[in-house]
Amino acid sequence: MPRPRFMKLPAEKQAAILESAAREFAAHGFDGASLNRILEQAQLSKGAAYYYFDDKADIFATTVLHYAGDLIGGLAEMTTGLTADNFWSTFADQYAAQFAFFADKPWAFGAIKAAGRLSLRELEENPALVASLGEVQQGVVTLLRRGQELGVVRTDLPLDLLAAIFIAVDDANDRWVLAHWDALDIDELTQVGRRVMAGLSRLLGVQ
Amino acid sequence: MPRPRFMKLPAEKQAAILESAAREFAAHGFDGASLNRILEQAQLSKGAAYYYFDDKADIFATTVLHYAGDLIGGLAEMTTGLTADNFWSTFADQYAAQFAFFADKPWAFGAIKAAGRLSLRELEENPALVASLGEVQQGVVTLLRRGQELGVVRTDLPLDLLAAIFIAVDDANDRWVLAHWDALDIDELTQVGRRVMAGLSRLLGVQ
DNA sequence: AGATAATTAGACTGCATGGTCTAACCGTGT
DNA sequence: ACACGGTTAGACCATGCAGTCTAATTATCT
Repeated sequence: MPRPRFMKLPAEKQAAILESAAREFAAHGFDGASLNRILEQAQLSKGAAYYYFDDKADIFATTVLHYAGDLIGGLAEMTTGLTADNFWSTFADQYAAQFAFFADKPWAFGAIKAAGRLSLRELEENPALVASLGEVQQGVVTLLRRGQELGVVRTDLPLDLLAAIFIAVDDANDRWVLAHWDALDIDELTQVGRRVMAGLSRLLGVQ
Repeated sequence: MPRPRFMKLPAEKQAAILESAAREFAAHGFDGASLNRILEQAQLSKGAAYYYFDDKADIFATTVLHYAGDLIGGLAEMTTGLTADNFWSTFADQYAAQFAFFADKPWAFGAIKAAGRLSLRELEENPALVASLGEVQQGVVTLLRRGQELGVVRTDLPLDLLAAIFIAVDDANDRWVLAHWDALDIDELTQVGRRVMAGLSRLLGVQ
């Protein structure tokens, strides 16, 4: 959690800091990211940075939570209205909505992904990150369990394995999308995303 | 490529160096791996290390190629006898064989995976890695292309994305199986692996 | 205006990194 | 005995890192 002072900064200053941080974390992950590069890019002195944040992990958590806020809200809202009929299509819709939401700031997307890619060692060394970011992976498990209750997600494989596979495919797709972000337009990317989601439903679904 | 001198070292010394390197690269990736830790673990002085290798990238490439050797051989051999009928079943068989091969040295497996996880920036900064590790990353692609020629792999998604998805699911499954190695017997694990492979064929195969 | 608190800049610390370099070591051939 | 090439150890270098500290600056209040 950043110091309350940070929240009282002018909005554009906050945005500049968080954007610089997101770009750096998206490009290099948490460990590989350079605090100095972030500060240089944001035109923020080191003294000021440590006046607003506890440490590097605090900057990371603040950045990720800032951009992930709307995403998490969408997932929670989605879970309530699920039925056996609309389960996979709602899934695909939500996925497409993500693309649209992050179309103009892929680096924000990359920063969120960097949080999911944190190694166990990094999490152990920074318990604050667990507290702030730990909810994401649990969300997929509850979602798939709901699918099992509705009878549309297979039950002949362990739930945690299904979740791991889902996250892995999602991650692979996202990486591919980010790598081709500039070369393809949003419609093509959305279509690819829908096809992958449809394929994923054949892997994770019953029959 | 390591200096020819390295190949003339006693086999157990070579093995010690490569195992230390593989453990470090598996745990931290290429960028995050510490050369000093590898040398400490392998009881190798820095002078000796740079007498045998050009640089860190050389150690990495040598390590990965060493352990990937049999894997690549198996893949290449497998590709020749493929038909439309036996494509996916051969796949599942090969998977089981691979897993048995690496069951006792997961860190070797992790090192190979680290090569597949190299970022574009890392590859740009170390052209030697591209030359050395290209075939490792290309193996799955050629396999899937063969499947497309046989008409059993879908062609409505880009080949590199299909390869990325395959590797991701394979990776997730490997992690899960390794994590439950002690709790479950070999038959259950094999059955899980076959079910995942079957699901994967529904994702990657023509509908 | 003057005192006090909030804020900033950036030099500095301690440490780790990949890579270089030199001096010594050792086995072998003469 | 000596020299020479292959081999080794580890001190050393420049660089970058996260994080600390102090002195100066700016805003706020009386």
